Amino acid sequence: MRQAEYHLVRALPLFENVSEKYFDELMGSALMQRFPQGLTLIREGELPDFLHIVVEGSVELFASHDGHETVLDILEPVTTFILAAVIRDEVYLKSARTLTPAQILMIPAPGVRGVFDRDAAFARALVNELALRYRCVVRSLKNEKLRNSKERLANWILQEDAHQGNKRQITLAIDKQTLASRLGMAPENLSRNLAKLSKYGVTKSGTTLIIDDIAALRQFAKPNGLIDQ
Amino acid sequence: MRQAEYHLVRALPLFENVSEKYFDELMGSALMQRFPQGLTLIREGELPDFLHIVVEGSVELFASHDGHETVLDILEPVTTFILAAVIRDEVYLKSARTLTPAQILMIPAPGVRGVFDRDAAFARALVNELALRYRCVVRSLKNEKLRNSKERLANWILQEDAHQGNKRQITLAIDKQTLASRLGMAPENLSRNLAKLSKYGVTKSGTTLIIDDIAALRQFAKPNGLIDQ
DNA sequence: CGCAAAATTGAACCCAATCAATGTTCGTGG
DNA sequence: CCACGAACATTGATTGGGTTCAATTTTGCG
Repeated sequence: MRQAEYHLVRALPLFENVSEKYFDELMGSALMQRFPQGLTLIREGELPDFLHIVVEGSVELFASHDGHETVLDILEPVTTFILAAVIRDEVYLKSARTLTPAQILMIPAPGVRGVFDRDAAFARALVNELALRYRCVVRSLKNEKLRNSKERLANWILQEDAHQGNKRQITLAIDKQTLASRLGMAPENLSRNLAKLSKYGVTKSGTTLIIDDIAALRQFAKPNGLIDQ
Repeated sequence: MRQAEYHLVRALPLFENVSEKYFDELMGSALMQRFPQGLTLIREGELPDFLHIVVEGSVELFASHDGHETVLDILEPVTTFILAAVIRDEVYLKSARTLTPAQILMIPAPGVRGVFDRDAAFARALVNELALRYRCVVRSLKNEKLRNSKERLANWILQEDAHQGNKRQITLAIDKQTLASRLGMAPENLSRNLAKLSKYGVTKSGTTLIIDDIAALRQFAKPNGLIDQ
């Protein structure tokens, strides 16, 4: 692992207060790897070998059942995933694949459990991390169950605009298929919903979205601090 | 708190390895309280005062937005809830109300965070508990997104039968409205779905359900270890 | 027995998925 | 630089699952 990446990982809340000794123990057996887009990293039902951390790119968590597949979460750097499975040494409940070319740090699962047993600071950091991840799932569950697809899109636009600096002009970094799955709708529905949002001053020109009347959009979207973040 | 309850709580995985000193510190300021059915215990958006533990009865976690309400989870003894909010000292993302008369142990939140900071055994137990709760949410999210309401009912029947001792005869302990919300459907839909399941050998007589052809029901339900318990 | 609450049944409607067809964009090779 | 093809995006039509509203039936309890 290069110096820059080492410091990036060291600065994560998860490792911030871990002693040098244990951190080096974890990193000593860790692998930093690059993966191409669309590669399945883990499969539900398998036992965890590594704790994964998205360092670059984005990763999609999904699950399948009876011929159907659903996206459960999309992760951006820097985020751990399948932490719960690693801690409990139980099978993955979700699969993961790269949405873009990605760089992933992989820490062997037995090492994580070992340091967790010996280093109290790491145990505390894990609690915080798990609590955070838990709350993220709850938020997306609420988003999914309490809003229809048009509302989810409207709120995503508001959030993305804030994220891109309130320029009222959003550049779509990902293709629409991916955006559709992130928002929990079919690509066809994303098109339709975007068209419908023109009623609230959202226009599209190529790969950018323009918000003409943010007040109207807000009024329709009804953003909620207990769902969005 | 009575002796019996003290031992019940002491035996929880969450407290198993906590030192006597810290356990007594937690319990010293804890309250064991009985609540009537239908009482709202906590409201989303408020800051956590207590860590709650369902000791008896059942509790429903739900959330509201824009005039709509959705059930996110139903808890049976013995389960902690809103642990993540307590740990992070952030507002509740869910509300909770009793579904039956219930007995709840309430441990002041600052105490939980205090012992968490000082007792490594408690920190480790918290990690396990959070990981477990996290996995439960993931399971119910998958159940919700990958199955339709008829399939959810069929699987619930299978699980409930196993839970009641494979007698192929299920006694409905809760009223159908509550069951409907637990299964994520309107009461009307529960009726309709039950009627449709007669095709697979499920008949109802008053407050009990009879499974005539469990093979057929299983074939329809497609139980899945990565969704169901 | 009679009432109120719960459960069932029916009808209309809404949201979203699917299938199908058309239009657009973009990269490649001629 | 243009032409072509493939992937992506849009639009239309259809279907199905599920909610809602309304009416009726059943249940349970005083």
